[in-house]
Amino acid sequence: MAPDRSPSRKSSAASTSRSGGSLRHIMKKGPWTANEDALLMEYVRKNGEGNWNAVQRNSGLMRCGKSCRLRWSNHLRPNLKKGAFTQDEEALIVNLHAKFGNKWARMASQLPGRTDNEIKNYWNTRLKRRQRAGLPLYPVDIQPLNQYQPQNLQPSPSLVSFITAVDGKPKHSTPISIFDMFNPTTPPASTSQNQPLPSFLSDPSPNFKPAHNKNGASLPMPSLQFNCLNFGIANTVPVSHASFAQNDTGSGSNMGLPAIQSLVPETTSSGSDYMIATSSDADDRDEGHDHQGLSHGNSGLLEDVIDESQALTRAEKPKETCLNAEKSQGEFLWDYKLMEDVGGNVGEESDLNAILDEPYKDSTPTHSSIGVETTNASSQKSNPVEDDLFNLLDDIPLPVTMPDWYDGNGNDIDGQCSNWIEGDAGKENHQPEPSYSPVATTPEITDNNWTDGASYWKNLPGIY
DNA sequence: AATTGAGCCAACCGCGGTGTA
DNA sequence: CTACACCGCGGTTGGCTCAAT
Repeated sequence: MAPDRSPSRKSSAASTSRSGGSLRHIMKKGPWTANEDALLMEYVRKNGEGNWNAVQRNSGLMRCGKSCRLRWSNHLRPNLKKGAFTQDEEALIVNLHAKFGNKWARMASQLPGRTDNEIKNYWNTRLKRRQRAGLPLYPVDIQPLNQYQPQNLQPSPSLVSFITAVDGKPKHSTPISIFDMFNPTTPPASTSQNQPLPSFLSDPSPNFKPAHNKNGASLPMPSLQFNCLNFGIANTVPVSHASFAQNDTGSGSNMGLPAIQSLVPETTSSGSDYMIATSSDADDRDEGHDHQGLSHGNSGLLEDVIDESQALTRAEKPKETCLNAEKSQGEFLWDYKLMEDVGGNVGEESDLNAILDEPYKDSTPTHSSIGVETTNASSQKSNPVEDDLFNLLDDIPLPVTMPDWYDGNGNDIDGQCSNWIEGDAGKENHQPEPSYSPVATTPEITDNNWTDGASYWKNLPGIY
């Protein structure tokens, strides 16, 4: 930290709070002085973190709450790790970015002592450097799971698999051309994996609503068959409900993630009226609330759970499920490679767990404030990860009617694990911690074999 | 010695979610 | 139910340092 490197930062040295209200004072901006740091530290020491706007009121600091929070979290809070990233940390950042994209807070939660700002800065400089060098963002052995690389506009393998049936063949006639469905002048085109990315992938307003005719019935929606990598499922979704986080292909600095929106039948009469259930919008923001616990209602949190569930599950069943589909295309998903890279032996649970658990073990309360035990008794079972994760997935409510590919045994027709996440599951998590209750399942789910487990949220591996 | 550009870093801004009166 | 305040995240900006030219 080099405070006071310049007398004033940015354009102004002071401003008023945006929210006005109780903060009508002129707020100082720019670099923090040692005196301000001392004031803030003293305040936090006495009053604890939070209620940042009260800092200004009670401490005499002429800083807005936001500024205080930022200063504290990025520079003053204990257990902060200073200095350059270690090689391990760098590798982890790459892997996490491949998995999460620009979810700095989420990444930071996996890197004890590091802040999202640090990681973001590191990544951005690394990104620039690699782009300038014409290098891919990720090492060749790491394929981003949720994004395409911006160096070119060709779909990344993961994107291809994302929009391609799990058996390597599109299950619908126009799985890519349907991206242009919103341009009525664009006729359906034949599928080509080399086709440039659909325009809406870079559309900053990617949320679409189903078209309706005069009678209110949904117009026919082309379906997007995609290999839902996040959830380890293949599913068929009307393309209008599959949205993608904004991708800034121009700068390449915005490594947007495809975000999955599932469908929740809003009415059952027509079977065609849906509402957007989850999760891209919430995902853009909510992952940061991971730090704060389940009570925040966090679709991103569930996504985290699913992410980790899938990763762990695949660690257990690397030769089954989703992986086959990817390998059938001659592709290895990055997380599979990660398992290989880290453990050297795909399927060795201990190695993967070492990767996945390590951050939890080291997590400071800031990083694990969710309150879920980071070690769970079930982990001592003979096959704990698989059991817990499948049980978790079993317990996810599925108000959606089961798609036709679902064979009723928790597998889709390709044998993939099938867990369709719906919006409310992502929005809930309001159960009081730490006693997370099992999520109610719908009768049709209960009728299936999805609920033969009794694993609850609390049985999950540690969630930061 | 001066200039330039990359790298690094700190901080601000806007936005959206959440809590509460 | 609504408005407001608070909070946190991701994006962005801009200053400083340092090495190369």
